[in-house]
Amino acid sequence: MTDSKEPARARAAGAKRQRLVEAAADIVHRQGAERTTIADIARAAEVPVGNVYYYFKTKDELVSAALSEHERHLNLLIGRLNRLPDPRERLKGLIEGWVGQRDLAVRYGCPTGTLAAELAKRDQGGLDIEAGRVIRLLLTWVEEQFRQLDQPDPESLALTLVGAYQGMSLLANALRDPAVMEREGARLTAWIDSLGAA
Amino acid sequence: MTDSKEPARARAAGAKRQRLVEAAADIVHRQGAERTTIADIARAAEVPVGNVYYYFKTKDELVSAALSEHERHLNLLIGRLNRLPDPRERLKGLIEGWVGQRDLAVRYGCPTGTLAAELAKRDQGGLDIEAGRVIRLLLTWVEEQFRQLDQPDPESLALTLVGAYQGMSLLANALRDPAVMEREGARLTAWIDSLGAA
Amino acid sequence: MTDSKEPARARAAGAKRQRLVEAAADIVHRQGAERTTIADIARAAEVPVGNVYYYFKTKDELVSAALSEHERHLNLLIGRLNRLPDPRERLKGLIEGWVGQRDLAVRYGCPTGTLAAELAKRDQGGLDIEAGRVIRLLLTWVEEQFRQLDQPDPESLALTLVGAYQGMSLLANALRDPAVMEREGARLTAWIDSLGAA
Amino acid sequence: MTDSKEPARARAAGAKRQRLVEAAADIVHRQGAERTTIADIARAAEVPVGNVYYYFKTKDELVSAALSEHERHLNLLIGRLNRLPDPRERLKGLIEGWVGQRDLAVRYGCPTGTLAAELAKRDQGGLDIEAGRVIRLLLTWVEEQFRQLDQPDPESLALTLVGAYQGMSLLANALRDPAVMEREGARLTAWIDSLGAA
DNA sequence: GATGAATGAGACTTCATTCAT
DNA sequence: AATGAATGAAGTCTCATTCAT
Repeated sequence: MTDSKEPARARAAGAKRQRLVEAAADIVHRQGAERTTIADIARAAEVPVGNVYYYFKTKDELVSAALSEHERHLNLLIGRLNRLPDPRERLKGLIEGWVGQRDLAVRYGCPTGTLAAELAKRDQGGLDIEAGRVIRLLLTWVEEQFRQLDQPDPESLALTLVGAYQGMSLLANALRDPAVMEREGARLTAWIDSLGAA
Repeated sequence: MTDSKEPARARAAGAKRQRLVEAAADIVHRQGAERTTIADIARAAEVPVGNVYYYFKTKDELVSAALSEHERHLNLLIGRLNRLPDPRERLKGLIEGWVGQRDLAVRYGCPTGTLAAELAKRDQGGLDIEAGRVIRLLLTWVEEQFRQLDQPDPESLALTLVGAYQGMSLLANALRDPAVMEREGARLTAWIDSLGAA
Repeated sequence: MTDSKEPARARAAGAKRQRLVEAAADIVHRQGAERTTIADIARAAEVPVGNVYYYFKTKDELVSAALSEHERHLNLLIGRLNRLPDPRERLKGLIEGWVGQRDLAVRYGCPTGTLAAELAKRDQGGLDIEAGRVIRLLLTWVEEQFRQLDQPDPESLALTLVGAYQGMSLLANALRDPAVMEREGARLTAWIDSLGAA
Repeated sequence: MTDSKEPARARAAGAKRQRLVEAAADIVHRQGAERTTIADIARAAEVPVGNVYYYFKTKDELVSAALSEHERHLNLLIGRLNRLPDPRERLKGLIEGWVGQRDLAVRYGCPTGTLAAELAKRDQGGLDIEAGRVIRLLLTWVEEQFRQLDQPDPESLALTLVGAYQGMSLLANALRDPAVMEREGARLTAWIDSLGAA
């Protein structure tokens, strides 16, 4: 909903910036940061190339913004899951979400995971650390759910669950096979269900 | 061991080619395919840039050769593991090998996994399929071990084990934390040990 | 002192214009005209970039204004020196001023001289001629002092004195050595003192 | 003279590099380093733009090479002057050379002096220091001549002579007047002649 | 076969200037 | 008058690939 109090310009500007961020998040996911050119992103956002630099001083800043966009999505997802009353349901909801995105994973892998892997191969810039931070955000939330389920060593369990997600995304992507997501998703769901049964 | 029957020329040429392949495998692992230049590889292999094209018509062919080099390493590893008499020991040896490489994983991730993820973001060239093939090779071997252990659904178990490896490598890499490899490695070993106990 | 008769708008506008001119003179001296961007000047003057063009149609006009600002400073200096009763003292005061500015000269050279040298390398625009005019202003005044000292060929003497100033500024700047200014300044002072001894 | 023992390629390559250096020295003198583009130099040297980077990794390296080219010219000049038997004649020969170049000075100033002034306005890169070194080379040689003339404080005299040259070049350039070079040149020659007459 | 050099397309980035409000 | 945003032409630099010897 556009607030008519702010000038049309500011609205357009904010919208344009957001368009750029969304285009960056999407295209970087699909092509990788290295293969993505500023022109690719500008074209998708329908912004003249030169104008991109009004919003982002360097390509790396755009990649960083794309990362933040993924972080924002993750926070939205966590927010939705937090409305579920039971931590077990929350974890199962998370897994369900992963499986629901299987077609995207098959084609391009996990947005954050593949970007983290790509950025880790750089020596400079610190973008790799930003990527690590986003992944840690997920780990921390998952750990908290295991803790609420009174599980021992919730940190390790979080590592296992998130690791399984990254692994299944990578395999589904490498093998071009959505069934990987379904089978592993089902296994993880059953695992969560089995917890604390003893 | 050099076979004195082939002319010195060919021997030297073969050695040069092999140097290039090894350099490519190593540098592509560390920098990613996109960030690696032909000049990087040529320099590391101590081969003049122009000469690279005598052995590889395109950069993609070099990347493909790097992938084959990883495949060769994998086959060597499998060959060593196959000497172990027990499939359970073979799987545990595989996991042990993963954990033993944790420092490399922390810095650059799994050579094949990260390369597969990078190549999957391309539309053309078919290199992504080659990467999938290498990963499938590992999956197939692991599956065979589970089958020899009389486990039900060995294919899914292979997916779980290899997926866990890819996931823990990615997390260790993204978090820059070798402990991830150790904890997950220990868990996987315990899991393998627990199999068939019933 | 602000004249309350002109509307606040105009006063503010005039102040803004003056801020721009001063910032331009300063930054162009320190960075050179070519390396100085409109944004640099706008930022230093605390004026929005877009607004600069309300006062100056082109960047060259701003450079021209910077040149005029140096001319204004020169005229102020000449005005102060003219209050001295003796032409010999006036010339010595001029030299003293040069030496007093030695730290600035060491870092950035003579504001007018370096700008003249930079502008002379352009083919179009005529800014080089404006720079020549400012330098000629100084030459003319110095010539007049020599004339009042009854020196033969005052024009040549002016050339020698001002040339010595430009030369010592350039050398001090290139060698990053303020002592150059001191030694040459002392020599020039002694020279002026020696004049007309005959 | 081309040595037929080196391969034609190497000869051509060396020649091309030298063409680039000469073009850079010339164009940078005429346009200034900032206004000179790699394309300008490439065009003048008849070299494709991309190829320039085979010889010089950055534009700054080309500017540095231009500076070295001026240094080489200076060394050649010094070499010629050193064949003169008398230090007084050597200094007068130097001045004569300056005046002989007056048309170039009028249009573009002293190659080394204007470049030094331009480079001193940078904060990074160290090119300013290289420029200072070239100027110091001249100063040192001039100082040595004064020393051989048994003059007191030869260092200051060198500063005075070289400073006068830089000053007269700048004024001739700014005023677009070759007469400046002639008059100051004549004065300096007379000064050298008068030395030690006492 | 071998190799230093050449080529050209294209990437990122800067910036004077203009525009819309 | 004022101003954040827009524009597009350049400029520097990289690099896969090809060429000439």
